[in-house]
Amino acid sequence: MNTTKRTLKISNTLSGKKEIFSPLHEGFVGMYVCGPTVYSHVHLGNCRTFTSFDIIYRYLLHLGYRVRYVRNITDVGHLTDDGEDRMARGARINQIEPMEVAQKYTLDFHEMMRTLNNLPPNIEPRATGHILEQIEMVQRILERGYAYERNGSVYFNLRQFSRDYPGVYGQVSGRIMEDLIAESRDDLKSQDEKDHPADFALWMKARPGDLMVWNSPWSVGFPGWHLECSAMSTKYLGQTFDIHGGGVDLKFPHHENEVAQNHGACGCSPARYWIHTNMLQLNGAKMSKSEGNYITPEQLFSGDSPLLSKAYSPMVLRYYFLQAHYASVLDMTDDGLLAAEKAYRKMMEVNKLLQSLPADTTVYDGSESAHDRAILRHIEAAYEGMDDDFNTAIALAHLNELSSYVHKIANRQIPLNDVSPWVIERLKITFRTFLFDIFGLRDETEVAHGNKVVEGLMDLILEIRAAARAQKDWATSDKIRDTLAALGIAVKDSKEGASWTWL
RNA sequence: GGUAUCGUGGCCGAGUGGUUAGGCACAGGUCUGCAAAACCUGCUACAGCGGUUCGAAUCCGCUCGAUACCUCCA
Repeated sequence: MNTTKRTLKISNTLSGKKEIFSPLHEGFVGMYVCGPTVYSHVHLGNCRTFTSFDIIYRYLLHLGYRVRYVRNITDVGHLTDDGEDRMARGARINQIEPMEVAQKYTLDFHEMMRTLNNLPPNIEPRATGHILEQIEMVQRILERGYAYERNGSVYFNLRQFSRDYPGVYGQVSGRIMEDLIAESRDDLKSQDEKDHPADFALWMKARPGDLMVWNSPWSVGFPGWHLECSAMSTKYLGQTFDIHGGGVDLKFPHHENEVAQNHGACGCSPARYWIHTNMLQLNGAKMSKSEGNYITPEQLFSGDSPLLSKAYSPMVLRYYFLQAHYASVLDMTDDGLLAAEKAYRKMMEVNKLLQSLPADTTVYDGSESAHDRAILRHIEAAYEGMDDDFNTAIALAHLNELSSYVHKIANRQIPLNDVSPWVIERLKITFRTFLFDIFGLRDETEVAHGNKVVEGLMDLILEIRAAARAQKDWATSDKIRDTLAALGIAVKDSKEGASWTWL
């Protein structure tokens, strides 16, 4: 379905306003999202960020745009508070090569993205694979006079840049340049080399013992963290492209510095729309390993945590994310997950019910009914929700409203001839499109069965139970039900017979 | 300490100058041998204190609280 006629609005961090989205080239979108630093297992917060951008990517695709989605892998240059490279630190602790660390956690990250049903980006460049591009960018920034060399390291000259491009530095994070200049911390690293504390490293000279080093015109060393995104976005999307995304915590200094580097190198702004996703909290507070307020995605999926009453599936997590707007802080609680699980399962069930409705009917009398109009209004409202800065919460609310119609049609509370066949068809397409294409959900209620032997046994058991019930042998019937419940299987009785699900 | 964002019913969360968000929970009902499930109906909030306005939960101010950032955590 091509619906590029729709008007999409995006909250642009650059302007602080919601703007009508208009791509640089009609029909095409270039989108860059800051990817993970692959030095440890994926954090639940990362899961939210990349799922948010996955939904943005999916909706752009749905609108008919040809999207080039670039998401990098940071495998060098991202230092810890102690100034050690994160890869090198992992390598030292585990006594392996830094690139083994990067490989291990890149695979781990990809696995998690698949688990969450996030589509892969079109290009996934690595920082270590683009050292040449980064060196060239440093050279361009030097040539244009916005960087200086000190003892083999190269630093960005913020004051010079701010004089030539007033108002650029600070636009993403909403910071005032004067404040930044005035701000100074006494525990800054290697600031003695820098002309000004706010200047940041483009290239860092290696110290003895550094493992990840490359040759450069200035020294044997490694690129600064911010540089990779500037170099790779330029390489794959051009000097100016449409959308740049990342978590809000990256606004400063990472994104701010990125903009400065691009400006410094080419004199132009890199992205036209900046999208920032918000944080995920746990029980009302920041997730913190040291405070014990922390769960990993694996713990969430296994239920192995004192903070959880049970295991939650990846799609329940995804549904949980969908219930909130990407730019809001989202609080995760066990009660909330429980609610999301029930809501998700009902949504999948109602979709199955909807898809099984008769495709056509001859009793339709040809007019547009009040029900038709109500249904169409909710469908349109769901789209309007997505058009309004990818508001999945709104879209979901209208799908829930539509669920009620599906049930009423299915149980004949609304006569079938009160709803036009084409409206039913439209409803079916809307559910499939939203749930699976746009929201990127998978129907886990199906694959929950899976095992053929278990399915065969269950069919047999339910058959025996049905026979007992036919003879009003409630003792046998209840014994089967209770025993299965103890084994984690719920039996559901309905007019059509009994069915079962894992608890 | 500085800067920014936010504070919505039992819980999670949209939204916003005047009109039902939605989900979960809860209550009642239908169904059922009982129960569960499913469905139907109900439930009406916007941190506190001032101010602007015909009208504010929505705008402004203050207070309290939360979160993020402040040289490299999505």
